[in-house]
Amino acid sequence: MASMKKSEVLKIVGQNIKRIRLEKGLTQVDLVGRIEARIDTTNISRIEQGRTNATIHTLFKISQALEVPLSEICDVYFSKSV
Amino acid sequence: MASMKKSEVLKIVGQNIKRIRLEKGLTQVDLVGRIEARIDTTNISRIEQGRTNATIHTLFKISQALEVPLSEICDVYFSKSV
DNA sequence: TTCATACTTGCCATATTTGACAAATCAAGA
DNA sequence: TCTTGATTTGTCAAATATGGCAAGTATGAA
Repeated sequence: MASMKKSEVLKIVGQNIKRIRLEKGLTQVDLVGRIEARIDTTNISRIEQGRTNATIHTLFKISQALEVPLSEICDVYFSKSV
Repeated sequence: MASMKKSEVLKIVGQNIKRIRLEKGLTQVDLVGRIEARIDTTNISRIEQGRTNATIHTLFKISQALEVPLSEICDVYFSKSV
């Protein structure tokens, strides 16, 4: 399989975040409120939509706010490239 | 528990990458050779050392080269903050 | 319609990642 | 020692993530 496009990966990660956030009944504002270091809903929105190629540290902060392992957010379909 | 410091997260992710790469018997040069889109050993080195806060797409490319799920690279110790 | 809440989008400034190359360092052999 | 391969480090330019704020959009309730 051809390697997944960048936009696809970002989209899946964003969907993961949004899904978990909604499962927990949180708004974007709630979420950023749980994060010690500042994060703006602007960024959450862009990340959830897959418009931004977030850094691992940002995703980690989000995972902490959602109280899930970082790896859960990073659960992207995988196939051996070649 | 206080939230994990940024540098710690990056270090753990970097160690994960390095460990998996070595388990597969690959050099950094081998690794970048497996990636379609260019990546330099410069970046691999800095990411493995936790000196760089890599983006999720870069980590995804690395995960593909290592033939492991992205989530395995992102396996960072988790604890409920607060 | 009006209002409130939630989310998205546009823009800006700053910081940092990334790709690239060269040079330096390190380790293991011959 | 010398050489080779592997990794690290420095520097640079270009691209982009981030934080911040304001304005726009969407939805639903009153």
